[in-house]
Amino acid sequence: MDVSPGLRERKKERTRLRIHRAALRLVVEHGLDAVTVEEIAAGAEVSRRTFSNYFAGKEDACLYGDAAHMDDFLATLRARPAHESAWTALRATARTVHAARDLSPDREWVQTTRLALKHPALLGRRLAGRQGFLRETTALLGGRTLPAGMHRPGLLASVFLSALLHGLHEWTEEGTGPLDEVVEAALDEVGAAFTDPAPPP
Amino acid sequence: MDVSPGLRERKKERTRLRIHRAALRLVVEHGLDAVTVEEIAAGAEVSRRTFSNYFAGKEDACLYGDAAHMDDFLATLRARPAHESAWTALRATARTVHAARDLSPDREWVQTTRLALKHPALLGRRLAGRQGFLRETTALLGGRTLPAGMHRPGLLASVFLSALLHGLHEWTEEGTGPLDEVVEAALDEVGAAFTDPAPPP
DNA sequence: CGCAAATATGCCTTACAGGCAATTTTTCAG
DNA sequence: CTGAAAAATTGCCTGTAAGGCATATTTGCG
Repeated sequence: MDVSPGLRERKKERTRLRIHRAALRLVVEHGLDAVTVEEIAAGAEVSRRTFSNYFAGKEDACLYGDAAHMDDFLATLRARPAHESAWTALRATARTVHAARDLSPDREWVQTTRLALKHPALLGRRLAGRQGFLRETTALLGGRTLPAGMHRPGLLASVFLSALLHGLHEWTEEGTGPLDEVVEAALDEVGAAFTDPAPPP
Repeated sequence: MDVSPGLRERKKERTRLRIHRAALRLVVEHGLDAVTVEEIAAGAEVSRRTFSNYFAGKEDACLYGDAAHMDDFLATLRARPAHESAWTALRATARTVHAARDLSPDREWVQTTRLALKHPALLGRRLAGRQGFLRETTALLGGRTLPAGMHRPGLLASVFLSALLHGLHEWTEEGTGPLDEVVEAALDEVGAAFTDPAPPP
């Protein structure tokens, strides 16, 4: 018997994922407003009431994958060598997570993003969720060196995140080339101003 | 009789404001979840149904002031001289709007921010609303020169906005010194990296 | 096996968004 | 000034949602 995450926990997680997938599938197909919570519950083969035990609403159910994505990011960032500067660590983390994700069936991230850009309700939840992520990230930046002239780790995290999201959105809307490249380009464009040694004179 | 914005429109606007104020007052006092739409409507002396004619929910009612704030910003930005660089124009607009607002009874902006940081539902709506703002801002940046190495006006707008919000949040949470100064400091900290490519005179 | 804890489900109440139609208010032309 | 058109307010109503509470079911463990 697995005791690592607890056998019970694993079943819970599987259920959560089933609900999430059902939600995503139905909403992608019919639109957010044309799908009821009952339908999602049915699609996941749980009762309406059980749905509410797992998620506060269909929006949260749809965006669960995004939360996992952010957790990945935080775990990876936590593992970066302590001597790296703040920006370098963030940058490297993004690269690592993207590389790992783009191979796996993570077309989902794009799906979710497209949905979020289409449905304000989703976008809102998504962005609200990133606030907590921002806090965590800021905390993990403690002790790392900041770019010249920077004193606020939270500000750096904030700028980093907004660049990341800009890349994601730009690609989702215009679909030019591979996703990675657009995101990386956006990060580099901002990063040029934040490289560690000193910004170009 | 005023015909400037139309007499009818002005009454509508007054009603909208009354609802907004009632919502804000009640939510600040009792918390978002402890206030029903009916109570807000009663507080504004309109019917429950009329509330729905003006706002899609209590969150929107609370955040109406924020929308006005963003409109102010856009109007001011639109009026900046065309020869200014993108960052300079943004920076100047922020200064102007803050100066104009801080004298007026705009304690409300802070109230709203505090509320938003307390209630995820509010934060979400607020952030979703800023997405449209971002688009407009990006459009207004067209034709202006960007910092060296920058090609994406939308990226610049995004970074600018995130710095602005970071300042606002930092101040709201830690309350160190005057609001203006914290926001300006955050903007300057990022701006140092984005000063115009123009050679010094 | 058999009990205790965690989980799933059903029922129920409150709340909310928005369609529709009737009613009142505002505007404007004659 | 007056009456009709336009717009706004309101009430009624329906479908949907969130979550408390109690019960049944499943799971973990001695």
